[in-house]
Amino acid sequence: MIDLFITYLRNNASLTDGEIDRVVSLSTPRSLRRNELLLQEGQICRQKGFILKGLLYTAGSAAGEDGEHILQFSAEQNWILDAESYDQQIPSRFNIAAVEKTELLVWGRNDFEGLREEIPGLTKFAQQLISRNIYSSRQRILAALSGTPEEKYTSFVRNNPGLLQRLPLRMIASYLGISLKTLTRIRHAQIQR
Amino acid sequence: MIDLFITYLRNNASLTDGEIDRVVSLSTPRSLRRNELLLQEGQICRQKGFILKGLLYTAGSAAGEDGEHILQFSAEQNWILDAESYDQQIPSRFNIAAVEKTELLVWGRNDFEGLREEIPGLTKFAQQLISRNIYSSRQRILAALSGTPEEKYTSFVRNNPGLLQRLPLRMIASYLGISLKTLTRIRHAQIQR
DNA sequence: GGGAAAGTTGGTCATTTGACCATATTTTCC
DNA sequence: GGAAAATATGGTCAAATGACCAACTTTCCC
Repeated sequence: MIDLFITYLRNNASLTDGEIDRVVSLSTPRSLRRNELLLQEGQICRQKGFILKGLLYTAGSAAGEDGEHILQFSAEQNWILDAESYDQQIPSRFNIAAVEKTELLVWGRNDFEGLREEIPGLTKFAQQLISRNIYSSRQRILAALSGTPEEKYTSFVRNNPGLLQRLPLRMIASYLGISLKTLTRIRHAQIQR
Repeated sequence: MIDLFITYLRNNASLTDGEIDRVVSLSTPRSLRRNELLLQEGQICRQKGFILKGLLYTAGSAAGEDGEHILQFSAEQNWILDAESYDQQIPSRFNIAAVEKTELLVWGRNDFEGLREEIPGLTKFAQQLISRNIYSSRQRILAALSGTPEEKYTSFVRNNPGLLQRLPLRMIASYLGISLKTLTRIRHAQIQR
């Protein structure tokens, strides 16, 4: 299973095999059951994770709001953490939990930051990830602002192939910012065609 | 005017006066007229800016959409750039333009990256800014997903005191993802009370 | 100063959305 | 296996929203 991570690093980062070994050597496997929390609102994020298999979601609520919305889904071959809480070691405002049984590698913050000092290529790689992260956040904002619920849904399905089957519809509705009822209606209408 | 920047650095970054001088020495003043573009979609972002006075907005359109939406407003005492385009030197997907007459300091990318290598405290400071940026993006996503148009508007006014007077309503509507008509209605209803 | 453009408000109407409630179906877990 | 919970669909209705069009006001710029 850990090979998935090694392959990922080989393909995406510019690290030597020795450096990769070093990164792997400080990781700890962890597994989450369905609905199990990786990080709870109010806790401080003390570790960085990489998803080997499975699916997580990050959820939070707007200031003064009651309901939670899903901000992000993170599937295998992705890193997972609350950047704000991790970087500044302040309580997180978000929950991160497993949609389905999930296998992770995790690194304690000290270990990982040590690795970054030790391996410049890792810092550079992390930088790229942040840049992509910022970009996808912006796309997400645009998607939330633009279009009808139906357009949002079809665009979600198009951009996240395979995810539809793994998610309860209520989570998709939450992610899109529409009611479950509306989502049902949309799907019903699309089947007709 | 440049003192605004020096004061800002003194209060927010951990730099010596000498380092601050160094940063200032590589900056160039620039001024934008109302509606003038700082960065156009398709161009590569080659500089980093700091707003001394004025107000800018960043706008873009979702993939395959026709209309533009405003992603962000940036007022004085803030940095401005398209991080994705700047970091990777790829064409920007966004427009950045002035809402009103704006005074900036700008740094060419090479100059600024040179400063970052020269001054570790600057890199650390930049890192903090990114972390905050990620956080505010998430807040923005939540705000876009949660609540009625009226809640979005009142929360916008609350969180951005003073901005209301400086922005055309159609920009606020675009930022909130609602129609201008709806925004007018909300305002009308609130005056009644 | 004055003409043109930009910005704002208003009216009407068809459509969509969400709220609430009930019911059917699937999944979970003991 | 079977009860209980979670998930999905359906019906109805009132309310909110956006589209379209027109009028009015303010601002800009020559």
